[in-house]
Order: sequence, then structure tokens, then C-alpha cells
Amino acid sequence: MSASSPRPNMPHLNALRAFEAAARLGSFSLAAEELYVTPAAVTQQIKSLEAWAGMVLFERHAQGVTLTDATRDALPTLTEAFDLLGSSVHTLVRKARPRAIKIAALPSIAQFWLSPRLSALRDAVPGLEISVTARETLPNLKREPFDLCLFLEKSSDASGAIPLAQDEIFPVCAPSVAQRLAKRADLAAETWLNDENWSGDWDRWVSATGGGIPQPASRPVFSLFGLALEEAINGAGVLIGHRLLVGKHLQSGALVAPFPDPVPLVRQLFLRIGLGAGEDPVIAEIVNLLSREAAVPAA
Amino acid sequence: MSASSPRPNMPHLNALRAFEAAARLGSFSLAAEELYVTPAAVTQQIKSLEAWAGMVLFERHAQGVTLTDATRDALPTLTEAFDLLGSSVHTLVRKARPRAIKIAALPSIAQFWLSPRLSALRDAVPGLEISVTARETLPNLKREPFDLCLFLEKSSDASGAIPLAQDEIFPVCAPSVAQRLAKRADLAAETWLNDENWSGDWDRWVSATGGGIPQPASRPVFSLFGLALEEAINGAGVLIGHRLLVGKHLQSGALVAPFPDPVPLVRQLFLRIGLGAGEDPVIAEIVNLLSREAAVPAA
DNA sequence: ATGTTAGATTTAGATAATCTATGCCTAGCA
DNA sequence: TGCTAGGCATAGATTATCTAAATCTAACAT
Repeated sequence: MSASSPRPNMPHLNALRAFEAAARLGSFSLAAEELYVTPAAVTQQIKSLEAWAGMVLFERHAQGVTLTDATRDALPTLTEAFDLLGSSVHTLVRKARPRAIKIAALPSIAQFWLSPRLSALRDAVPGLEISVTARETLPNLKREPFDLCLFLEKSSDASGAIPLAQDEIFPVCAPSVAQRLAKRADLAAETWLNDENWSGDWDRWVSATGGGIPQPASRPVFSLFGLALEEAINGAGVLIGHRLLVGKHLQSGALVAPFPDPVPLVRQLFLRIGLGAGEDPVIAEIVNLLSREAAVPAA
Repeated sequence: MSASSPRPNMPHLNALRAFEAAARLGSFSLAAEELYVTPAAVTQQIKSLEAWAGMVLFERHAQGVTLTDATRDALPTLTEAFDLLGSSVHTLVRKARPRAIKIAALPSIAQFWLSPRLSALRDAVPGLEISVTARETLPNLKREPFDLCLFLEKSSDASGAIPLAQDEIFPVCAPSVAQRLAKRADLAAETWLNDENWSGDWDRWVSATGGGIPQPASRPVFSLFGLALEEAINGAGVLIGHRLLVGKHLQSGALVAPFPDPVPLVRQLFLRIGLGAGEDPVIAEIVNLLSREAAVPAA
């Protein structure tokens, strides 16, 4: 018997959070990604929790970790607790600023689909303060207090999400470049521009429209769709464009579509509503507006 | 619109915890007590959360704080989240060390009631590792992972707790002192010893047994019952003793009860079982043993 | 009114928690 | 054998958090 506890009654909350993430994801590295820290930080947090509890929490394997029999039972409750924490934080900030809307979106969607439509939203809802966070992957809405998410997802993965628009791809280029393109085969002589994240787009379009076009000499890759788009507008080559993202430039004439044979993509633009934001009238209004906006080419 | 969030998506967990405690208790000072920090620390945590949220979370009053209309709704979920956190931590440590039992008790109960009975527990359950934490007040079992609590409580406050024993008070002293005490009135010439936490005991006993004894010249007060007890054994005066605490010394003869007119107290010794510990067979065994032990004077 | 009190705040400085950077280690795999 | 993924260890830097002590404020009692 010790007369008083040699350690505090509760472990560090941050260590608990790291444990929960690592246990749920089965990997310290993935947990580190979710928490926006380095894997070493997760290792240390877990170690501190193990020291506090006086027990080993994970079985370490070469590729990842798994919970031990003793710790597995604690995970569901722990996950629920942190989910509740996230949702109560969301409730808190929504009550505080009912007209502040936090949107997470793919960087390209944010810049070329959402951005042109934001002024319509602001006109419709006076006093709206919209924050847009660009993210490569869908955030965990149970943890991060976003009100809306705009991501390209496969229908099969998107249960509970609202489909906004079908995406399709086709080549686009500056009008000056288009003059050189009388037939599809002429593309072989051009530079093919594309986004790093959609590296298969050109091949998909070529084969879906009949194939038979040899690879061009030059296929530069850009880490952001916006950079590739800029190059295309400057006449540096032909971009494989997404209808959702190039509508504005087609309308303005900065880009043209020399071969308007659209190839539909499996991924569609889906809208997701954050937990606890569903009943909010302002959010509901935004959702309606975005659904309508999705039907028209661009703002 | 800002292109990416200027602040992290979640506030600091410690700030959230401070907020929850302060909101639930309606006071920064009480929250500080619960969290074992100074009130200034709570103030700072709340300030940091308010800065993060960009809103005022509390209405500050002269005696305490209250939630604003905007923040009140978030509290129940937040409280539930932290309760779940506490309970999952408890689950974790219980699984890890099923024979480690954490008991919280009043300091005097721990030392003079529980301690003499611990060896009986250890004999009954091999491998038992008992930790005893002395606490002046009943811990919040939803937050702190104790398995058992032993406190003196009024029956009206003790719903859900198991009554173990009735407490009663009567004067005790060393045999040498008892020789001077032929009748109750002789007490007026002695030094009256008592514990700081039970300062009303002497007066309660005197009036309940008929009154009529003038205050003695000397009434030293001790911050711990153990100190007063030590003095009594050394013949420094007459202690107003609790049956639950002096049984062992009465048996050994170190103390005697010159006027065995016990006065029952409103508070009884109650046993509480920690959340998630109820189904544990080891805990159940301990509970049974303690209930039986409570029936006999001392070990 | 005036002092008293409970309770929140402010600030500076100290302490502790936490992170990153770096390199190492191990198991699985080609 | 070398490569890769992923966890581990350490040092040092950076943040977060705490305490201590002095204020401040409104309610309450004289």
C-alpha cells in the first residue's frame, strides 16, 4: 500500500488522443498524419501513456501496430469520447458565430469550382463569413468542426453525402493552340499538361474516345491543377481539363475545347454536412444554393 | 474568405477540460480545485479557449461565473465526453492490472479503519495490490479511476452507496488519565482533544449525554485525527473518539473509554464502487470482505 | 459610506510538456 | 544483399502550462 498515488489520476489528454488515433488507425504514422505531428511525437505520447499506465498498449509489428487483448476493450469508448468532444466543440463555435461557415474542399475544387460561386452565396445570405480550407483528403467530420465538405468521391463511398455534379474530362487549350488541332491525331504533336493528382486523365480520355494517339514528346506534371491551368491559358500546351474546374475559362474564351468529347469520371462532386450542422437554417440555405449552383456551368 | 484556417481546427484539450469543469461547477476556483491547479491557471485556460473560439464563454459575476446562452448548449455533450474519457481510462487500467485496486478514503478512515483491515484483504485475495489515496472529499468517480471509496456520508446523500457501519462518539483516554475520571463532571478539569475536521464532536457528545459540563481550560485542535489520537495515548488529555477509528486501541488497552455513552452520528461509513468496476469479480470479493469486516470491531 | 470578502484577473518567471530533426533499428520483401 | 516501411531513441528547441503575488471588482455586512 502506498499512502497516496505516486502518479496523477488521469493521464495526459494529448497522450490519450494519440493513443486513440493510433489504435483506431492501427498505425503511429497515420495517427501522426491525423494529428498533424511527426511520427516521433506519437511514439513519445504513446510511450508516456504506457509509462503512466504501467503496461504495454500495443503489439509492435514491422508494418504497423495492433492493440493487445487488454487494451482493445477500451477503444470504442475512447473513440466515442473524442467524437463527442469534437461534436461539442462544433456546437460551441456554431452557436458563437452562426453566420461563420467552415468549408473543407479539395484544393482544385476550392479554387475553380467553389470560389467563383462564393459571391452568389454571400449575396444570398447577408453577413456570411465563409472560411475555406483546402485539403487533399476528406476530413474526419466527427473530429474536425467543418460545416461543409466538397470532395470528389466514388458514389459507392459516398453514402450520406449529397451528389452535386458529375465530372467529365476533355482537352482544353488556348485558342492559339487550338488552331493547330484539326483532328485528334494532331494532339500527338502537342505538350500534354496534367495535374499530378490526376495523372491517369490523359490516358483515360484517349482510350475512352477511341485510342490511337501516340504519347507526345512532352508531358509535364504540375502539383496543383491551377498551375497546369495557367500554363494552358498561356499556350504552353493542351490540358486535360475537368468540366467542373474549367467552366469559367471556357465561358470567358481564355480556353477552348478543340475536341468536345467529354469522358465521364467515376468520381462525382459530393457535398457533406458536418455533424450538428444539419439543423442549422443558414447551413440549409447554403446547401440549397450550392445544389442549384451545381446545375449551372459557372457563376 | 481565408484560403486556409488561421487557427487549428481543435482547441487545446486542457483548455476544453478547464472549460467543462468551470462550466459544470459554475466557478473557476472550484474548477481549479478539481483539476489540482491554481485559479489563475483556470483563468488562463479559459482565456485561451475564448481567444481560440473568438467568443466570450462566461458571464463573469462577483461570486462565480455562468455560461452565456450561446455556450450553455455545448456543456452536456462536453461533460458526457469527459465522463466517457474517464471511464475508458478506468477500463484500460483495470484490464491491465486486474488485481490492482485503487481505494480513495478519508485520511482518518484510511489510517484507522481501513489500514488494520488490509491484511485480511490481502490474505483473502492473493496477489492483491492495494493503493489507498487519502482525500478530504468524495472524488468524482466519473472522472477519477478509483475502484472503491470509503467516506463518511449522510444517508440522504449516499444513494447508490453501500452502508458499512454506523459511527458513534465517546471520550477515550489513556488508562492513567482515566483514573482521575470518576464522574462526567471530572472531564471539566481535563484537556479536551479533538480533530479539526470534527470540531463539534465534544459539544455534541456533552449535550447528547445530558450537558452540564463546563468548557475545559484547554482544547487543542489537531489537523489530523492521528495526531490527536497519539496525544491521547500519551496521556495528554481526553479525546472525543470515533468508534470506527479507536477500536484497535480500545482492544489493545492503549486507550479506555471512561464514560461509554456512545452518541450516534448522522454520517455513516459508506462504500462506493467505481464506474465499470461493478462487474469485476476481484472488486466484488473485496466489497464482500469489507462488508463483513465492518461488522466486527477491528482486525 | 466603508471595510471585508470571495472570486476572477494580470503579469512575470519557472517548469513541464510537446514537437521536430536526425539517425538508428528491425522485419518483410525482392 | 539491398530496399522499404514503420517504429524507436535522443537532443535540442519551442510551446503550453503552472505558480506566485499583486490587483481588481462587486456583493455584503457593518
